[in-house]
Amino acid sequence: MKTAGFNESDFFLDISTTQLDQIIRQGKVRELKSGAVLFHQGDPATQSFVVLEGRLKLCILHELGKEIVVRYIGPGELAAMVAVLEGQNYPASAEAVGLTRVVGFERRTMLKIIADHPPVALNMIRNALNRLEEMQNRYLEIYAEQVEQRIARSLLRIMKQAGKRSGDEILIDFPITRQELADYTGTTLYTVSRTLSAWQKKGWVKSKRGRIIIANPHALVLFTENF
Amino acid sequence: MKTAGFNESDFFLDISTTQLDQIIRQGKVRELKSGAVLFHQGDPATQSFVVLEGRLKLCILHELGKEIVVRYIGPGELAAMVAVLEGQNYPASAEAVGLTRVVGFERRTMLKIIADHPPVALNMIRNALNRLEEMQNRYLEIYAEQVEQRIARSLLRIMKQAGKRSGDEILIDFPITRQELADYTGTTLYTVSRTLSAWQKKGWVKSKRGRIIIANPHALVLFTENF
DNA sequence: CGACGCATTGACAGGGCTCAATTTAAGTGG
DNA sequence: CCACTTAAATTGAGCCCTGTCAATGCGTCG
Repeated sequence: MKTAGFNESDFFLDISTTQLDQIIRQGKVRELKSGAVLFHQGDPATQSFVVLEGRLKLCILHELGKEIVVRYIGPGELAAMVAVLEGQNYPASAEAVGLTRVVGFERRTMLKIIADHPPVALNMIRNALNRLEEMQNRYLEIYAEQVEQRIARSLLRIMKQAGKRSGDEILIDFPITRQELADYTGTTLYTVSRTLSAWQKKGWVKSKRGRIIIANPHALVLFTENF
Repeated sequence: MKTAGFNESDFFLDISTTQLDQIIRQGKVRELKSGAVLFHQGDPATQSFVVLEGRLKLCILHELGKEIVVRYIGPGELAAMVAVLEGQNYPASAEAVGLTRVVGFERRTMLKIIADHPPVALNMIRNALNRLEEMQNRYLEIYAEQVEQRIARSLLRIMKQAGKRSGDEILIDFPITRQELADYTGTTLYTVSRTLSAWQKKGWVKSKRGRIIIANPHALVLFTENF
């Protein structure tokens, strides 16, 4: 495992490779099959997790039915920061998207890591603040913008987190259904379907079942800014 | 200034009164008139602030017009945590609601405070996570619930942050207009007005210009859960 | 008292959710 | 390899919530 490729919300930012090995050795590595649930919303938060490979989907539920996807957590990112605090519950559920490897750390291990590695606490604050800012923006968007604009933004956001270039096109490299994109955007699968169909006709996206390719990212960006 | 009355998102949690004095002396106290803007969204974040008296309103703007109220910051709470991180901008604007006194801390002062007082870093993480969770829930609500339900929730949330009992009734003890409540809820001032009128007829609330009294909190709670 | 900002109320239209019916694609097992 | 099953996606029709716009009323302050 390398530090290369991690992004600004990385748990291991400013941590050397050897320190990193030390840290990981303090936790317990687990492998999850696609769809496996790592923890449930509302359960007492005992462990934090860092994703090594694959991807976690964080969701929260509303009484009866509706759910939203809060975020996808990729390699190097931390899930369930709450576990460092005593007596809290997980505010969201985490489910593996595709085969996923994670390291789990107990609360006291996390506290020890924070104490041993000063940058880690700052990383956690930075990370929490980034997510807070992102949620605030999504909140503003869901209020101020039309659905189609928000779907475009969602696609771009997911693309940034999990996009894979191939030529001019960008493939979202994990299976994502209309329903999930709807849950992430705050709309219904019907509207997402209609919208993607329209964009497909314009040549902006291509989609097979469960796979989405963004054929013209530029057009999408323009669409979010403009009109 | 006393520690009493502060809540769980308090910056000074687990800090003794004498330590607290030491900390405050490291910052610069400022007094703001009602409506004064402490910092603007997008400006480079140089200082964090703790509210001593009064209240700050945190807003973010969408291109042209629409704005949302992210949160009200009361005594003992921290605003602009981002300032501890290098090279970030304020993600929101802060405006004083009523006469407000704050202490401002430069980045390096904040870093020193964190280093000198270990609980502070954890408090900041706790605080950021609480706000993140709150935003996530608001995001879910704006998607899943009808406006009236959300208005009820907003009132209850604001009541929790700034409510003042008098008998069975609860007064929100700072001036809040229909427009602001709408910005906080993610709706329009018209809908808020209509809704409050209806509730006034039912005896759930009383409202004078700029003041809101919740006459029957219980009914509102039932309304948010049930319906 | 005049003027300005806040609040109320009505009429109207439209975005997008809901529901129902099909079509398409992907597995599965014989 | 094909029939069968099941999940995902598409598409159409209708309607309701709530945002928009306009007109009016009311409180407060200079």
